[in-house]
Amino acid sequence: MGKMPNPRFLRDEDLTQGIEALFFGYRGFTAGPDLLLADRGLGRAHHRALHFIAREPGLTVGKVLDILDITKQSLSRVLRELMDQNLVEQRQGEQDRRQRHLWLTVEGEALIASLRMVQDAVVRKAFANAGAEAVEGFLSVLEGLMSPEDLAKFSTMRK
Amino acid sequence: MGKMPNPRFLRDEDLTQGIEALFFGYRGFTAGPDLLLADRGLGRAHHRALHFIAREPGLTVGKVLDILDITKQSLSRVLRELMDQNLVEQRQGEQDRRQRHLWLTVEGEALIASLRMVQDAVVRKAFANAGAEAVEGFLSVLEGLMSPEDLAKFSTMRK
DNA sequence: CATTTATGTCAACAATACTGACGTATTTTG
DNA sequence: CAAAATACGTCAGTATTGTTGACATAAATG
Repeated sequence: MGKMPNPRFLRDEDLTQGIEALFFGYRGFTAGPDLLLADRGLGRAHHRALHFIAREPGLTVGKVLDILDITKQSLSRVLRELMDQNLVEQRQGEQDRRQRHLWLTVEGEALIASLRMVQDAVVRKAFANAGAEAVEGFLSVLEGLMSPEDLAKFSTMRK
Repeated sequence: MGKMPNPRFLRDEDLTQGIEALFFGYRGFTAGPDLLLADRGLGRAHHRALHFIAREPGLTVGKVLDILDITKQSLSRVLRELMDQNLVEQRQGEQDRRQRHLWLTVEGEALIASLRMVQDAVVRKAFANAGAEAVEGFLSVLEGLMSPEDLAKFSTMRK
């Protein structure tokens, strides 16, 4: 606490360290869920779709496309596989019947819950060890890394 | 400065926020280099190999395999492409002549320099806006996310 | 001399993305 | 109301990055 300001900030080594920390850290962050998903023949793309549908049930296909920023052909495959496995279901929009709203099934809820359990354990441990103030720093640096579009998505998502 | 400790730390929303921050942040972190690499028909895998060879010239193939944690078949393809493009060269080990030591060519140095320029700009901006203390937090959370093996690699890399 | 180590390569396969083209239902607009 | 735009789906082809398994070679080691 009360650390002195770094006399030489933003040196090349600092940036290198940040770059490598992200590489190794991101790998640790995805390793657990990847194992669980592999059991069901699913991958990280399915995880991402499940995550955002779980987070905002009733999301339309178009909104998921906007968040994930992939092509509709890619998402289509992912959603079809999730629906084939009875993890996600579609409902036609009531106001706009062209839209497909996405919901998790009971099975889908169960899968995302177990994925969250694994991932949360890693994140919670990292957060707890680093402390609340470090977490603030972690978030503010990541926000600075985001594109303006993604920052807007990230921000509006937490209302 | 002097922020009060968060009254409710490690709530589900905090973890969700951390998970999404990593997703969007990592995307912003890789977007710039990806564009540059695509011009030469290269991808993120090539970037990672170039990065670690640049960082520790003369690295053996085995060490790169250990760092990247991919199969030798995957790395082999990546290295062959880098050598075909005259970005990397191999030299037989002097002590142990089975080993291949990897070095960047002048062209390879030039490419990694321009990749670094793009990526550093993003990271530097994020670091500068967030401040030195936030960067400390960022790093300590990421360290907590790493597997013990990766944390060891990360730590020994900065001597 | 037998074994292990460091590396390379061939072949087959899988996950995740891409582009381009086309089709359909529905809604909006001039 | 007819034309255009929107939301979504699908077919076909391709690229990147990873995987496993099998086999080969040269060099170091016990």
